[in-house]
Amino acid sequence: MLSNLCTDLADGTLSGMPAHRTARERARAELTAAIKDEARSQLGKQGADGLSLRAVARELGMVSSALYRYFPSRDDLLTALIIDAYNALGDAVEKAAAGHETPRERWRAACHGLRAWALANRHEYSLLYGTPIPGYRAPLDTVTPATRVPAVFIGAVRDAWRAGETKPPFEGPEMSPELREQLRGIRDQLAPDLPEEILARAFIAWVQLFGMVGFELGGQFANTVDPADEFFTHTVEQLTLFVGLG
Amino acid sequence: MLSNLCTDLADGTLSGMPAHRTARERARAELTAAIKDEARSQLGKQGADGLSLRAVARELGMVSSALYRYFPSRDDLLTALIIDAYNALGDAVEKAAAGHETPRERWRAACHGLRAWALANRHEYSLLYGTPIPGYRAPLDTVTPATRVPAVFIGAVRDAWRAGETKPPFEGPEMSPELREQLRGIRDQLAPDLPEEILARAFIAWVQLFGMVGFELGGQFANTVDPADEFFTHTVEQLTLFVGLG
DNA sequence: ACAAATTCGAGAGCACTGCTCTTGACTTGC
DNA sequence: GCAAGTCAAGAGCAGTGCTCTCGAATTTGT
Repeated sequence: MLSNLCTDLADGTLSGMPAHRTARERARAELTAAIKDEARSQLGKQGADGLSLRAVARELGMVSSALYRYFPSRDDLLTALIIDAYNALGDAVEKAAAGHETPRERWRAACHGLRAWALANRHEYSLLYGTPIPGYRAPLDTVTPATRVPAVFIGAVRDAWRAGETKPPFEGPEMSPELREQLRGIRDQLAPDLPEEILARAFIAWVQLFGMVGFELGGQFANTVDPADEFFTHTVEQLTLFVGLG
Repeated sequence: MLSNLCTDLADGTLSGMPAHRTARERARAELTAAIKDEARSQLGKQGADGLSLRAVARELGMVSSALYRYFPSRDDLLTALIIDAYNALGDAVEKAAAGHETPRERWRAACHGLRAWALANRHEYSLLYGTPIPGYRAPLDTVTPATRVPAVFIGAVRDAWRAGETKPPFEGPEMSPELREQLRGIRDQLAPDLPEEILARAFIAWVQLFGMVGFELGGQFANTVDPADEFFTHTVEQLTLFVGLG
């Protein structure tokens, strides 16, 4: 029933208050966390649009209208869950990548870490990368935590490039000037010295990764390469080569 | 209001009845098509779970309960729409591929045709390849039309292989025996002479394609390679090389 | 310490959803 | 022409997100 020690900061003002000063604030923080926990639990069972405010309130023994004092709308609850999910996935991928010496190993580990987290938390993953919920518009608060995951992948490629270990196995097609321009815009922020060719390959690998996980979660591999463990591993190896980390 | 001349066969018995014999059957077929049209229209505006039987009935000037005489449940309506969408996408991809001489050109055209259809019918596309609707289980009627699209892609690769034009640009990693076994199962049905290595590459390209389209539809390219036309074209060229069609 | 201001839970209620059942009118086949 | 089958309509059930009001509890200002 009660857990989740690190989600207090998602509510109230963003000033770093020392602790819960009054009993009211303490109760509010606990209830906010309890609501999110219960919502996360329901999310894991039925998916995003199975999430019912009334059911959450019912399970918590309160009346549905009382819940609106903590989350102004269903979308706000979803936003809180999305931010938590981005951070949880970011933790998982960072943790999977950490401890590996070479960029290549970190890249590999990040791929497998992403898939493992997605399979273990499929509904939360769908919340992040699945079909967008109609009418829901992600607020800006989500973009920062959303950046953590790509940062791990692009970081591995960047480190490999700086170490002079990045050699794509074949020369790709020419890139249009427009595409080069787009890629330069990204590159200047994340890895200023990376060539556009490598960045484009990393981007393709990045998309491939999410295509794989999405297909597996959506059951599109049924009757083909399901279970997909072997195929996923093979694909990761191909991508590692393709990017030039092999 | 009224259109869609080729959807009559989705309702009633599957025997090929010569025409609409009685006035009743004629009216029923027309109303069934009108319901699907209106539902498709609502689907295009609000997405899958924005589809409301009551709203469809309201728009058609009938009462909601009357609609259940044509579709026993909301899921049955969705199933009909899914089958139509699979066929529409199959038509689009087949039409895009047709008329091109070489397998390579057909492959390319199929990729661009798929994306074009997805962008023009994004909610229908999400219905097919997006996050699965919770509680909805696709019946077996959907698997046959779902096969048409992959058939075009695998067919292009198969033809290229038979013509001796398939040369992957680099040697990939070893495949596990389990993966080989899975791939053999698919290969024997679709392209009995295709090597596992090529089939695996085609599968990867296939997944990549849906990853690309899914990312673009989900807005995941925002602030990076959006608009994604150039990046998509470049990715298709890379995939064409990767599979060995270059 | 007491009053004012704020916050909170509970309840009623609105408009909406998918779906079921019954009723009465209509069309079909014999 | 009449029984059988088919249909649209309506009422109703259980559920949803959300709004509003009303006392009670708590925090805050003096």
